[in-house]
Amino acid sequence: MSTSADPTGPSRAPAKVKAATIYDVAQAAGVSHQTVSRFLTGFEGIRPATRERVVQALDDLGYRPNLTARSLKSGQSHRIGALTHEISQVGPARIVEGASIAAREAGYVLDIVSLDTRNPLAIEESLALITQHDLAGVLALAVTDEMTRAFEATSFRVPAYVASETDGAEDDPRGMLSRVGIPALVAHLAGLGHRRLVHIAGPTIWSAARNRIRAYDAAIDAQGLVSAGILHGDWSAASGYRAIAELTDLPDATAYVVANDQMALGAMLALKERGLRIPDDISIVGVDDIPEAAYFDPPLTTLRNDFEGQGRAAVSRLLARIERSEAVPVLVPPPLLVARRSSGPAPQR
Amino acid sequence: MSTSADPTGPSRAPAKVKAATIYDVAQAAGVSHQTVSRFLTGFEGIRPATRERVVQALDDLGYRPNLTARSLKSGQSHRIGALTHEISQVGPARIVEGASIAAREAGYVLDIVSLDTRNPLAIEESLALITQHDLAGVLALAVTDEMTRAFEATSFRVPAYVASETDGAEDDPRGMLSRVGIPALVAHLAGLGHRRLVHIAGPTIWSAARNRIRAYDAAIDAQGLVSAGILHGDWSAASGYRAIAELTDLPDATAYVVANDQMALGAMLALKERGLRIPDDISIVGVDDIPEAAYFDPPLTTLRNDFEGQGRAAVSRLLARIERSEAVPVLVPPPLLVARRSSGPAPQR
DNA sequence: CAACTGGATGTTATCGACAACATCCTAGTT
DNA sequence: AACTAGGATGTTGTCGATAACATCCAGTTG
Repeated sequence: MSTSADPTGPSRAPAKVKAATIYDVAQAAGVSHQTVSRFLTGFEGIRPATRERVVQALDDLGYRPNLTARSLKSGQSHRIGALTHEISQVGPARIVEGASIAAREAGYVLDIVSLDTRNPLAIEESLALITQHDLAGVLALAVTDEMTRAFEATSFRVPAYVASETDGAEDDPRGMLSRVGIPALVAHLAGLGHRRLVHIAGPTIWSAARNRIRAYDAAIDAQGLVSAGILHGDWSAASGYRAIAELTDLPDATAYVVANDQMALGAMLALKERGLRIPDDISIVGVDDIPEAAYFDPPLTTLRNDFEGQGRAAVSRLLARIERSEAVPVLVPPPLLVARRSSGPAPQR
Repeated sequence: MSTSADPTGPSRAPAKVKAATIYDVAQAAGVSHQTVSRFLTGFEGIRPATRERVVQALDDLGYRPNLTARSLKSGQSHRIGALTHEISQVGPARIVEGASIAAREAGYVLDIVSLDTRNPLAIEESLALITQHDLAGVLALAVTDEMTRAFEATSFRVPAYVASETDGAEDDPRGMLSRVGIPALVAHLAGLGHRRLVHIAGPTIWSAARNRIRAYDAAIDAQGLVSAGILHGDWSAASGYRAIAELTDLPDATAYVVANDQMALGAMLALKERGLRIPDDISIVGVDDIPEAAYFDPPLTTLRNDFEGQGRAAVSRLLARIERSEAVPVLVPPPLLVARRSSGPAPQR
């Protein structure tokens, strides 16, 4: 879908009435502003009669607290800075969406800054901008080397949290890789009789891409298979297409493990254009299970990643730090293998 | 790509040093805080010697203005609230990205709130949350009926701007429809000899979907063609698939005009599963030109929408209102027809 | 040389909320 | 009836910045 800006469209002139403050409310209720403030902060010891008048005045004036003033005094804004790359990609976008919803549920608003990977200068500027908005915390949602570097170079005076795919790495190295989910894909292919695989990886400045490469290598070893090589793309369908189309000879392999669904789509088209049938001649599997993957031709075997859950989890962990609560961290379910028609038994030679 | 939250990953403990204020700077420079403030706001009449000391102190202390305090006093935050739906969809996501970049270039930050279409209550809550953050302005980036209603029911005390696809509607009804771009698609199909078309529409609570339906109808009339019906989807590939798969008999048409690329993907799979060849037996065209569309099988003929440009345009218009500048509004180029292999000559009967 | 002018700088008030402290009132005690 | 404890409420200060007003001083003028 799309929408475009409407030059003459509906809009609202800024109403000149300025918002009611606690002083206005206090005057209307015939009490001091502090009584109003007390009511708002949930103080118990207010006489019912007084309380009633305050409630009434609050309602009459349509009072809305001014969060700017509140955060100036209390030093805590209810805003979280979220840094991400390429929000137009499905993965990051859905992580952001999950984070946004989780933040809102907790009474926070997300300041989203989508950084351009190709423009390191913009990253610096954005961080400078963000550090001024005294935020409650900062979240890095899509992790590239640039992002990591920028994060390390910046001194946030607030809790910062980097959401990365190296889930559980510190606790258990095996845990980390298994969480990436690639092993399940490799095992699936091994079960179908495939012995020689190829990996099409994402750009290695992304930690997610590096993790997937490591997971692929480890899974190949674990299953006693052979890797016929690693090709490189940039997450886009175009790069997946090129990775295959530009090869003079296809690698000697019967299955492709592609680091995301978009590249898998491009790779499938290139393979089909070379006259190969999927999955009869060659199997291909992706990662992410974007909503379109089930409607590729053939429908793509892939890993379902719970992006919204990842976003929620990142926020919940940041909030735990901000509010120093000991809340049980939200868990992200491990990726789920979704077998579709793009993977089939290895061809008999 | 994807990333997931890292429970033990890199993070930064909040440094306990609190930020330097203009008072700290003033003391360090041996001047009054007001002199510092004057320097910061670009006041000319400061003696070079004094200025030098201020600059030095500013630098030594690593001063960063506290925007919360600034906006409390000045009443103008540099934040813009952006309301959107389904940011995980490519269109909205890229509009948001464009808006976000444009906002940042102007020194603003976007507070993005992604509303759930299915939960009107959440819309109210989000608007309440947003109205408290005294924003410089509010932007509605994806327009559904719920959004419009909520906007009308809420009293923003700031400029609000609704970005919609009814581009130029008020100026020129023909302009509005042509901007939607559908006429170019219909003309393209007519040029290939198609006479009977079907439209697969998006959910009619979206103004974009309604506009596209109207544009389709108008274009059919203008070209003297016949519409064999309008099917309905929800923008997803799954709904495009179902729209075709659930029909007992296909409509008597040689071409499908689908309101977005994702539904077109699903529809193509369903058509192929019915044994139809694209484009030999049936032509299909989409809208949006998502990056994957060129790698569908066959590659999809579609309309290229400049989403980032739309986002930028929306921000620039809102900023013009906020700052009451007479800046020339950014123009969004009209959608461009991208002909690929999914559309071909109408079959001879 | 005193009065004046205007540029440079300092002092105080303000935004809206919350917090600390001060004060008032009521009910219970002797 | 005077006294007190403690709950209810009011007053003042604070957060960091900007605005309005006040003051200081050097150089000009008559």
